[in-house]
Amino acid sequence: MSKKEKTTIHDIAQQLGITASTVSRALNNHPRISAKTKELVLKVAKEINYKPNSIAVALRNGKSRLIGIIVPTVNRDFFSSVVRGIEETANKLGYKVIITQSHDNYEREVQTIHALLDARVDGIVVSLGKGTQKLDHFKSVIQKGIPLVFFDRVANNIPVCQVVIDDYLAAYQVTEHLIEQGYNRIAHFNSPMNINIFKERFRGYKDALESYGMSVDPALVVESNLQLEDGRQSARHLIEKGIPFDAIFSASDYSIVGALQELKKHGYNIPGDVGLAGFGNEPFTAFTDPGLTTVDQVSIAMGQAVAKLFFDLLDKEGRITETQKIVLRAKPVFRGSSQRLGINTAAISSETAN
Amino acid sequence: MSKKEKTTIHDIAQQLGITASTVSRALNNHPRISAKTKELVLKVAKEINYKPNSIAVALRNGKSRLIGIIVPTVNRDFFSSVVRGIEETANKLGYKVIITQSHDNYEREVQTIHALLDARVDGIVVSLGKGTQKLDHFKSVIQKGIPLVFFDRVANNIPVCQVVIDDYLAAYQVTEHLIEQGYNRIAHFNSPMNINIFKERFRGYKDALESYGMSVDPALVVESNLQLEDGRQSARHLIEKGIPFDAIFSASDYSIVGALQELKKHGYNIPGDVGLAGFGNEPFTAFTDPGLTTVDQVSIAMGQAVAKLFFDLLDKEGRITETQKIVLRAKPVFRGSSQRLGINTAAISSETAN
DNA sequence: CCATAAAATGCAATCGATTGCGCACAAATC
DNA sequence: GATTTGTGCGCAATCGATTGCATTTTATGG
Repeated sequence: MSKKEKTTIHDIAQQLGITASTVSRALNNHPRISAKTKELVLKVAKEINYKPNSIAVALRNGKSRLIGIIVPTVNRDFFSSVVRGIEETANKLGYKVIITQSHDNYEREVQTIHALLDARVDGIVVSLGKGTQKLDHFKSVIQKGIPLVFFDRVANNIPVCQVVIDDYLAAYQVTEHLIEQGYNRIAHFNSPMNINIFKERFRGYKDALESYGMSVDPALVVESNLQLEDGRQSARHLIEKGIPFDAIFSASDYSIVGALQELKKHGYNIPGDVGLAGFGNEPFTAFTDPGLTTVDQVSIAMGQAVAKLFFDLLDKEGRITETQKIVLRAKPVFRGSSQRLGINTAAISSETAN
Repeated sequence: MSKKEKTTIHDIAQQLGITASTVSRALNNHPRISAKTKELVLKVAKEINYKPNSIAVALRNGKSRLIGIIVPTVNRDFFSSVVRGIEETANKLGYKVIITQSHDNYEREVQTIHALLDARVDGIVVSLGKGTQKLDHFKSVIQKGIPLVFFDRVANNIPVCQVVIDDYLAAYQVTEHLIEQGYNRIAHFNSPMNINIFKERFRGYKDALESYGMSVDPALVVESNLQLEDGRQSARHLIEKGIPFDAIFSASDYSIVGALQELKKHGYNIPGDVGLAGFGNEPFTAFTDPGLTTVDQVSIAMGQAVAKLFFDLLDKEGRITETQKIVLRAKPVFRGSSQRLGINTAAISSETAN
């Protein structure tokens, strides 16, 4: 089968008895082509269903209109939502989005960068893998003058544009909210990873406490990988060690839901005995009982911001002299797990269905 | 700066005083090139950090090593998981994955198909949008001999390879499970949409009932768009109309969680008074209270199956004479919402964290 | 009616890699 | 020593579109 009915500008040219050059110019609305010819070309093009070969255009122009995205994994609500935002914007501008996953693996991240470079993408958008310390692979991207944007998990020791949320502020607000609800032994679940977002969330927690005359009790700061099971364990740890606490602010929704399960199992009343707050506004946080207070990372807006910043860079064609940093305001979402006073009622629901 | 340090085979050729043809052949391990020359070429290639320009290769060979995916939306766990599976397999084989979203919009789906065709992808993977009835846009893909694979939301009136789960069997099993738990007024939430998956799920429900000597009571079949709010409304509908029911099997997790919330609000005991089961194994179903019985759509396996099938097709180079249909076994996940007898304990937990 | 500017189009190179064909030289065969 | 077979590599076309630089055609003016 496969009727190679590839129609090219030469087909159009032949049918009109003109040259491919003229056809090309006509299609690109070149001023030096007569209106009559343009009309004819357009007409024939439509007739034979001509579609420009983007590969040929890419080769000739040195621009593929492809943009590469690297995320740790695509099947995580936050990342896929950002990807969604980027894709929608890119799509409008005639760009295609190639997605790849690093799986939080440094080697794979490096490989992927090169694979994208080989594919001649016009630019790259990245959220760093957890294991990434060295950044040489990005330096080579920058040297080549290829637009590069980091989001969420970024590195600061490299001059690159980035989009993040205000993790500090959000953490501060949530902690403050817990304090206002009368909790005063607020534990914090965090990651030992040397990643900006976790450091900022801790800082927000710390500053909020101090603003209210409290201070961080090291015994209340529990480090783990912040997965679901880690949350269970961390909660158990606090209980078993007999460390008094009446609230937990976790840097991740996964570990806070683990804690919720564990605490309920031990007969704690949420939010009566213990208030809980997570981070991320993962869809499931709306459906636990009680609903989990958390922070919405405005993922789709982030995707749009990333795309906007990215295309701004693209316009500058490598003449990048400054590195922009866009900080989006994250939205605290207060749900039942932290509200024992009945104040501050705000609701956010998540949708979409099968 | 953008130092146009594009190294090409010509650079290698020049440095060795040979031709680009020879370099090309050497790099491709052509038998007619001497071992010595190959060595030299490889050496110089490494030295000047030569990377083949995949755009040029694509133009010359007529193969882009790009594969296009169209899903309704990428930020849905099921779809992003399938994408994940596809990307991983594609990546191993040196293919890149372009993702696009139809947003369940027919026009957009058509546009996207053309956009992908314009981008010269080597093949396309699709899960149909809800609004799609006409399939002409796919026929043109098939005519061009471009590999096409449908997954999950498929159409049967077109000869195309597809990967689906056994919706019928899974629905049958879940319904049977509810019956075994002693429920005998089992409602069904479904979609009026003319989509294969919903028809199959209904059929499984119906046949299970009949196998146990019951029959479908039209009053218990509630149609809606199956979103969260629809689930609430449907539950309210049953309650307010005074239609007796003691279980609900929903074709979507979103509407069953809505029903769960509504029922709890009305004081029903789950699973004591009413048993609940959904479909999809969305991450949140593990975290509701009680956990929701549902069906795991084995999304990552589906992605891998899609990729495998896809690359099989690719090998056949358009000489596609048969259309394969791969049916994966979905996995019922029995959780608290449907287990009042304490039997049949199976657990599945979901992971990943920020 | 011719010169000349202006408008419209053609020629040919280019982007980077691949490949059929052919040429030169070496080894093998008779 | 002449012919055949083979080896190693170069030439040039090709993929499809773009573009600087002619060249042709048309319009304008004298």
